[in-house]
Amino acid sequence: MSATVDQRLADALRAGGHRVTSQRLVLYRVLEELGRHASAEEIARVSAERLPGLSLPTVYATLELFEGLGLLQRVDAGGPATLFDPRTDPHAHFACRRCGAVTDLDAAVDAAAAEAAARAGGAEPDHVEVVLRGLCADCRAS
Amino acid sequence: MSATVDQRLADALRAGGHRVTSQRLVLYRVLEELGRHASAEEIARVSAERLPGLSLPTVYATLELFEGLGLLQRVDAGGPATLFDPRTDPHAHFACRRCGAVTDLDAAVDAAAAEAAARAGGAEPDHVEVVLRGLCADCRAS
DNA sequence: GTCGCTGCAAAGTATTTGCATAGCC
DNA sequence: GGCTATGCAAATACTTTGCAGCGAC
Repeated sequence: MSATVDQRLADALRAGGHRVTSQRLVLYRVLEELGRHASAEEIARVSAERLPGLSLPTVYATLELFEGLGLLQRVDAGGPATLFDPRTDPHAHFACRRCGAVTDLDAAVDAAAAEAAARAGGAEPDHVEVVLRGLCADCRAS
Repeated sequence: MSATVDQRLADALRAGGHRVTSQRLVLYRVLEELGRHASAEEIARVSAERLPGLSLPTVYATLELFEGLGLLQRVDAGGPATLFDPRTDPHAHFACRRCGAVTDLDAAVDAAAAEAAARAGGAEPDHVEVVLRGLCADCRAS
């Protein structure tokens, strides 16, 4: 269980020529256990409970590293803070204009035309981010 | 030409019970003339050439107002600054991971499944934002 | 004349950077 | 032991807020 999670991270790090540190192991475990998008500050807070002294700059550096290794996806849902999502399968997000809550949407979005348009322009897209905006159920009720 | 642009804004403002001010007229004209997404700071800089003294807080407040009136769309492409896009027709964006450049993609994206998923959860989406990430043509070359 | 809008100044927050130290390999 | 990663501190950048005066209606 945890051993396999650690192993997966260690393999990914070594494959990229990076070192395996306790900070990275803890951060990766926290991401896996959260199972959902979270802000850097939230991830740092939870992780610091297990590894006191863990600093925010390290969290940012590590999350950026993980993103480069394809272990997580950055989600810019419009709120003040960038979110980091351990789900790497294609899925959309819904962000509430009022309360800012961000939820997963388990639905695929066909962005083939957009990808083709990007490639036609000489670019090489590697990820599609889809964010729907509007009012969430709670905010509609109130 | 400009008269019609001004008229369109005045109508939209009055319809919402808002006042028509020179700041709002200038900002709206600048957005229309730019015809593409721009950061608040860029919009402020161009606008201040025509209306010296225009302040950044006013720019932010006005852009937020315009967004509420449906005159522009906010684009969170992942860069440090939020972008504001006068194009309100559905279109996707491409953001370069390396240089941060954001370009328009004239391609429709079918988000019907995601919208249905959001509605199934009780939410009411009113806008879909699609951002592709990867390397732009220039950054691939270098 | 009223009330909303603007400008100024300042604060708040998210994120990045520089550098010395610690620890993985 | 070399070289990377971390922690600390500070800096930077974007955006928001409070308040007093101006101006649209």
